[in-house]
Amino acid sequence: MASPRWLDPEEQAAWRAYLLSNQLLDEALDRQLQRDAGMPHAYYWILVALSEAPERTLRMSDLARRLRYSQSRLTHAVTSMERRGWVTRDRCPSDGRSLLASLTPEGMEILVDSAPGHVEEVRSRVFDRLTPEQVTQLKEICQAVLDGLDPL
Amino acid sequence: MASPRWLDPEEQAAWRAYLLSNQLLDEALDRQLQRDAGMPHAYYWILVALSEAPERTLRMSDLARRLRYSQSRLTHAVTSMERRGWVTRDRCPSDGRSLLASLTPEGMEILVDSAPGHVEEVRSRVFDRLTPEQVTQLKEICQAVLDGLDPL
DNA sequence: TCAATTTAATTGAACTCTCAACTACCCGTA
DNA sequence: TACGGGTAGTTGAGAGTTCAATTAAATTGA
Repeated sequence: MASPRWLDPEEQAAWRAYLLSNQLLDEALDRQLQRDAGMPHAYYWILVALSEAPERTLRMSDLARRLRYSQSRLTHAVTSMERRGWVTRDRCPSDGRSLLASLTPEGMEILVDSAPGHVEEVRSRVFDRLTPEQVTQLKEICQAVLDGLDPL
Repeated sequence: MASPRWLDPEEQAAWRAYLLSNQLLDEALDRQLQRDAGMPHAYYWILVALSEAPERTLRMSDLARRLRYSQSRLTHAVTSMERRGWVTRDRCPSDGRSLLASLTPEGMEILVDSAPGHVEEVRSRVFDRLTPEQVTQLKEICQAVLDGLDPL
């Protein structure tokens, strides 16, 4: 077994800063959404994805693919969102295996109501603290990581 | 209520790339550690923090502060790690409220065994895909975010 | 045609984390 | 001494996620 390629000091510093800022940022975002809209961050993006789809409707598996959520995770989440009246699930006419998840007016309303506060949180926590150059750098860094991580 | 300061297209792109790369990266790291060492990512950092402390021992509350974990989260995690024999908890002689968490030889061994594989995962997923300039940019971006997020 | 495979989705158990409630101990002060 | 406030830590319930197993429908190919 080859000797491990340890991180050099600069990489260490970057990695620890990354892990810590992520942890705190995720917690902050989750807390804000939980407090103001009673939902976890993952549900917010399900609402966003459905709101952007034609007819505000997507097959469960397409929704899972877009958000890169496991089917199981999505099923559990949508089950909970359906109980709240934000989403409905109906059999797909053209494929008996599929279910079509649709955003209800109530779900759309929740999204419209919560989006401004959530965006403000993201802005104040992240983008207000970065220069335009840093925003572009961040995008490029994340895309570079994604290239090795996201097989479509 | 003022009109929301929405994200511009470049910020949107950066934000979606960030969220996606994070999600996939976290999942990849958790899966790797779960598969190879049977522990979640959070436990790995508890082992690291203890291994770096004098006597490989820290008060629970100091450990929580360092890792920025809630006390409850830490208690639950350490309870599980204690059951596995990786950590012990003993009353602090100088303060009857405190508990001292110590890394056992078994815990140290798990860390030593799992670190190379984990670092290799981090390297291949992240640092192998970034230029040295990007590593520095990432560090600075995360520190800027941390400045607004991390009291202390 | 029909068995085998693949795809869509759900289910339930196990696990981690959050949040609120609680116990226990320390310390300052009257 | 004893009260009160603050600190350290645990507990248990509830919620979300993962993983493996399961059901059901579509597709493939001999």
